[in-house]
Amino acid sequence: MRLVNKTRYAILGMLLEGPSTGYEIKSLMGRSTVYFWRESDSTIYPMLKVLAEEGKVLSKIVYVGKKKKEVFSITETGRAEFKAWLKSPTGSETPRNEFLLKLFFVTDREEMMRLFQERLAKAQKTYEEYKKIEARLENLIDSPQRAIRLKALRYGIAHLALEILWLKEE
Amino acid sequence: MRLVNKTRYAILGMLLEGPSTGYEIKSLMGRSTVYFWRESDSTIYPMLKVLAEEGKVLSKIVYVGKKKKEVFSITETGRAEFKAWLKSPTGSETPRNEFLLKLFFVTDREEMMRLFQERLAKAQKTYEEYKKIEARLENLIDSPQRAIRLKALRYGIAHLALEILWLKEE
DNA sequence: GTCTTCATGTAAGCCGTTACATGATTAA
DNA sequence: TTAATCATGTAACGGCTTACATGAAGAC
Repeated sequence: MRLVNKTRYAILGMLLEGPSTGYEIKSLMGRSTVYFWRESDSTIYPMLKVLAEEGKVLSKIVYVGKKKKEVFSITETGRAEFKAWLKSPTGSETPRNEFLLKLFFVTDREEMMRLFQERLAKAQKTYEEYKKIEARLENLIDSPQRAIRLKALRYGIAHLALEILWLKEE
Repeated sequence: MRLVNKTRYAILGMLLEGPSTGYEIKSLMGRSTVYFWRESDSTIYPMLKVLAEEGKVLSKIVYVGKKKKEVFSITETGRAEFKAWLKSPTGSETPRNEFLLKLFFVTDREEMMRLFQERLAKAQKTYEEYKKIEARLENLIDSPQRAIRLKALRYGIAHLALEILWLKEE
């Protein structure tokens, strides 16, 4: 089976709620999906071009003062493609966890403890960040979206809490 | 920072316990690290060649009857490189979780439930597999390696149990 | 006899990252 | 006036997957 580029769906998804520039999509991802979906700097713009050629998005040049912006909006074709992806079976990602790989090869206790410490520090940091996002989300007005995202977030928080416990219990 | 190929460490790690052919390494990974580290079919052999050129492994042709095998063993240089990797800070993998990306964009409850069902089926299957591996591991004689692997496995099992609960509670 | 497993690769091509580039506007 | 943010990309390179290939040995 051909490997498909999923960047397109992330972008189309971001455009569902309204038109946006490449830059806005990029920064929106940086504020929302970073923890489970990250795009490199250079992927968004070329993909928007491709999507425009395919008729999945419409491009419109807008001037804000002298500043030029290219605003993209999703088309019906784009919406259809997005929905098809949502409905399609979710491919399992290739498992690649360097931490576990290291752990697998470790033989002495000291090295193991060092690995745990390193991992623990990261997990705790992420945990703090998640809790902050949770607080922000809780302050928004209620909506189906908010409920779903809050639920997903708490799932992430529960996972992290479990991991922290596991790492500490030695 | 340059992206490094970690396939080499997985291979060197597999050679720590003794010489092996490319095929054996491949099938060993299929039986042990699959759940957190998977290599595609075609990566092992070329990497073994590279490692041999670098002096990290030694190659030896062995005949079993008429059948030719190339058996590789790790050298001191190889061992040193492996240890350096173990000690080096673990890079965080790029987060790409298609399930969560879909969930993020979902607005209606029905679609959400469908996503959950799909995920649940997979999680339960993996859970069963982990439990089988756990049973096998428990029957081995005790060793530091066994203890570490059992611990790592149970961490995976706990994560899965949590996920299953989360998916069921709707 | 045929299927599975052992055993070892090559080639094409997408995917994705890092580094490199450029220039305007606005806040401090 | 200087730094951060807005805004948009190109180029090079390496990573990784899929598909394609081949052939022997042993099991059933």
